Amino acid sequence: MTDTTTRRIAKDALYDGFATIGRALAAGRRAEIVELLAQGERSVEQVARELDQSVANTSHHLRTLARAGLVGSQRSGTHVRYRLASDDVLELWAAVRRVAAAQLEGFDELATGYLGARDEVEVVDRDEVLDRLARGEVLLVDVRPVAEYAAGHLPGAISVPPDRLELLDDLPADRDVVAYCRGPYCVYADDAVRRLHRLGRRAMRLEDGLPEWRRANGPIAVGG
Amino acid sequence: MTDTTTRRIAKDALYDGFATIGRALAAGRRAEIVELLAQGERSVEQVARELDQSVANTSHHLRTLARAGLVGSQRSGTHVRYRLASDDVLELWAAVRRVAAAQLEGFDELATGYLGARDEVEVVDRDEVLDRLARGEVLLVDVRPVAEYAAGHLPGAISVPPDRLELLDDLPADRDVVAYCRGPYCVYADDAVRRLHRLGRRAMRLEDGLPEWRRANGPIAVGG
DNA sequence: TCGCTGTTCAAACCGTTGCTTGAATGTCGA
DNA sequence: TCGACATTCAAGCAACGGTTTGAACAGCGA
Repeated sequence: MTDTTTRRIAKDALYDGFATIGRALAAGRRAEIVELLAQGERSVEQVARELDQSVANTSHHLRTLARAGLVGSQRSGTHVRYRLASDDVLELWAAVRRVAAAQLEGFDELATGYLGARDEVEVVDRDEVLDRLARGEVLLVDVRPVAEYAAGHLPGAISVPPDRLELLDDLPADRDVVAYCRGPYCVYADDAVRRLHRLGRRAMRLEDGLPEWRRANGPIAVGG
Repeated sequence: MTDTTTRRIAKDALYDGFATIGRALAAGRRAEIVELLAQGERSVEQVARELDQSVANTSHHLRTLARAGLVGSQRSGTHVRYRLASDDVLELWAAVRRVAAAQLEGFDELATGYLGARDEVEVVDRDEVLDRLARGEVLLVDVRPVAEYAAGHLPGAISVPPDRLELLDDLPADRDVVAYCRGPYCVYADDAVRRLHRLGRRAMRLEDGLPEWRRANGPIAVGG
């Protein structure tokens, strides 16, 4: 065998290695898992419930992700807690989302199908929110399950869990509302903003979710 | 059908969309194509030759990448020139490499298999090279095919194509040598550094390749 | 128009993978 | 030690995807 063919084989093997990272993200259910674990660690059963998948299948997917090095796990008593392996994975996932949003044919239809028409939902970015918060112009609303709120939220944010959106109706009416949730493709904040609009209030969503906020070293408050 | 199931379906569809980006990178040959196109545009035939693949198969892969929005194409006479769709794709690819290098089990063996033992090859980063260049301490060597050198290279770099490494033997001996090529997983620079070592010279490789350098807004010279 | 070249298409083969089902493993509390 | 519960394993099916082969389809130059 010539030297160039052995190099060829080694090169193919190396790039097959890179490809296992791609393959790990090549299934929709696994993509959902990554997005979910970006929120914090979960047990297999928690993941399965949130994805509407069988526990066996979920475990299988988690193993695939673990083999590719994207997630790690840790036994804690009878449960096994899974989490993203590192912040690199978070950035990889953000890069995937960015490319999909910018380049993927038909992506807008998919996003609208899940999130609803988004042109009616005003978006504000990190800096603007910090700015207007400091001036006391806005009310921050965290639209995620209480457990996630407790694990960390934006300072001053009020918890309005997605299954209790009626709490929005009693919010003090003196300020505009900025809602945020898990990330740019999380429905909760959109639902909240639309409900507030129907009440005749001014409301918008934060561009980022909590993981992006944390990743950008935004201030975080913990607890109840 | 209940409202939550329609949402479930729409969510799955959205994440299947994200997954098509992952699927595009889920084959080793396509990963090689992305890395190659990061160097600049190529025709199908050029890509096929560099990958040692049939033209038909290469065309097939390029179509897959195009469907996912990662590459674009443009007819120019009898050729079709393919290129990466945007800088987002470059960053996505960089994120994949980073995760693989940091997290993927067995990656080091794969890398060593292709590139050889790397602990003997000293690495310098962008800032240090700029620094030492400014002080006239180093000789820069561009170890890529002449066409790529002509399309853009680091200012002051001498072209030493990978198939003419013997040119290294006549380099002025008054300075250390820094070699670079296509990227962190490109063999050319390593080959050059090893050859210089055998000549008893001090040599190292630049951490980045030209695409990363350009992406970081490093200075570029054209022609020559 | 014809032939040449670069590119794409279509079909077929075969290995891989996502999901389901049912059983096995492992850990904790009684 | 036993039973309950969370997780993993194994087998099987249907669908998908990478590669090969051979043919079809442009543009271009004569």
